[in-house]
Amino acid sequence: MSLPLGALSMDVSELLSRGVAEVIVESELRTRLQSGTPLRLKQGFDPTKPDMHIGHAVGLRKLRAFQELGHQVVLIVGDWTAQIGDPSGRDETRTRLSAAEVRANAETYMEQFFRVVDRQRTEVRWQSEWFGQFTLEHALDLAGRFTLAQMLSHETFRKRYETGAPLTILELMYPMLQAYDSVAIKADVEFGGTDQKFNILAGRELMAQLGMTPQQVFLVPLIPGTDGRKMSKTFNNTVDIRMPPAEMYGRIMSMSDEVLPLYFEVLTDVPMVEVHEMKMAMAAGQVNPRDLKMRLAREIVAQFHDQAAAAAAEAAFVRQFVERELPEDIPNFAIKAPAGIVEVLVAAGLAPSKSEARRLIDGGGVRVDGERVEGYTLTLNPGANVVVQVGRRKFVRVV
RNA sequence: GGGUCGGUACCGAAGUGGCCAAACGGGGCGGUCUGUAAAAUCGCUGGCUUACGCCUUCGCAGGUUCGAAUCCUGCCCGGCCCA
Repeated sequence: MSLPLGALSMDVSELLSRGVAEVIVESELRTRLQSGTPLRLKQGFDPTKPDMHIGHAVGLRKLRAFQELGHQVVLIVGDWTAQIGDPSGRDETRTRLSAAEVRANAETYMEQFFRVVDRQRTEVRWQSEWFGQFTLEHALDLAGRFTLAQMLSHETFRKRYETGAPLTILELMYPMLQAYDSVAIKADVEFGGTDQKFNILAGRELMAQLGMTPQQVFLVPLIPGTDGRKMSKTFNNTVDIRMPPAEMYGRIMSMSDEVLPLYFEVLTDVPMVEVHEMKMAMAAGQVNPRDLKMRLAREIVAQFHDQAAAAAAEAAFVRQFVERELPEDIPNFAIKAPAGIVEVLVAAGLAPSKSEARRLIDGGGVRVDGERVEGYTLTLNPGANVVVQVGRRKFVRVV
């Protein structure tokens, strides 16, 4: 019994196109996939900032898909490159980390990584296995294989150089080390976000120089955050893999309508035909984007938690934001003596300072049992059992 | 090593002796609206004070002055040019 050829090639097509930014060289990778030999898929990470968001999951889902076709993931812990910090897309030099921090971060990272990727089909390698043995001679040899012009063809480096921002030689070493990793583990394909193109290509370059078959480059798109800008911790527009279900659900609901179809494409298995239908329906105003967003939120929460958690998160969302009722879990805040509303807001963590608390009251953002608070004179008594609310999302029950 | 330019609040960026808690933009937060924690729109955005007001902040440390983010000296950090 043989597989229908049509179905198989469809699979590969989708594998190489859906949620993919660029494959270099696509025809070669296609051939190697069809050869039936298991490929070594390199994915590196620097244990610097271990919090992963769903943007990272786009690539992890791809790794998983390859694994399901029988390929082997090689996860590289960049314990050396972490000391430099990836300069890609960076305007400034990063601060360096201690060995202990690196170890702890690596743990945290892997805990998240293996929520998507199959641990059984993953080989974990630390850079120190090879860089720990490196001598100055090796380092000089490596440095001698790349030119300054090559490095400055990288937009990040060039921009920093041209605008006069600081740029250290150490940072120029980063792509070289990453390239050498590919040599060390004999990578067939290296995965990364589009911001990794330069670094991964450096690996191709180096492998070719050393007479090896150059690795294929598999780039996944960097997805926009909930506000449409680049997803990044600094913009606070991420949906983190470790977020509890309700928060994850809420963050997805808060995203801009325009990014919906893309999220469906890269983060769910909803058939592409359906995704296109959604796009059309939205453009034609035939569907409330909110409903699509709810479906997306359910799909994603279920992926990182489970169906039940997703359903519960949805129910809580509907209750709080659609029906505008109080959320179910309102933390209690006990006071021992009568206290003014301003003090309570600060003590309960609803406002960072008394000045801010007063501003919130002035702006009409503070409610006690649903009644808007006017002025700063309101006093709450112990055992009052009232709900103090700031904005639509922060609640505390004062007891 | 020499010359020169620069370091301002969460970020970017004005301000170059008093009118500066410091323009403007972004972000954040809040209000309104809304079928969404979308969009739109309005407001707020150092701390303490019911309030008058007071206190701390413009790389760091001193100094000049009635008064300094603004002037002077030293130091630290970065860019560029020259070597």
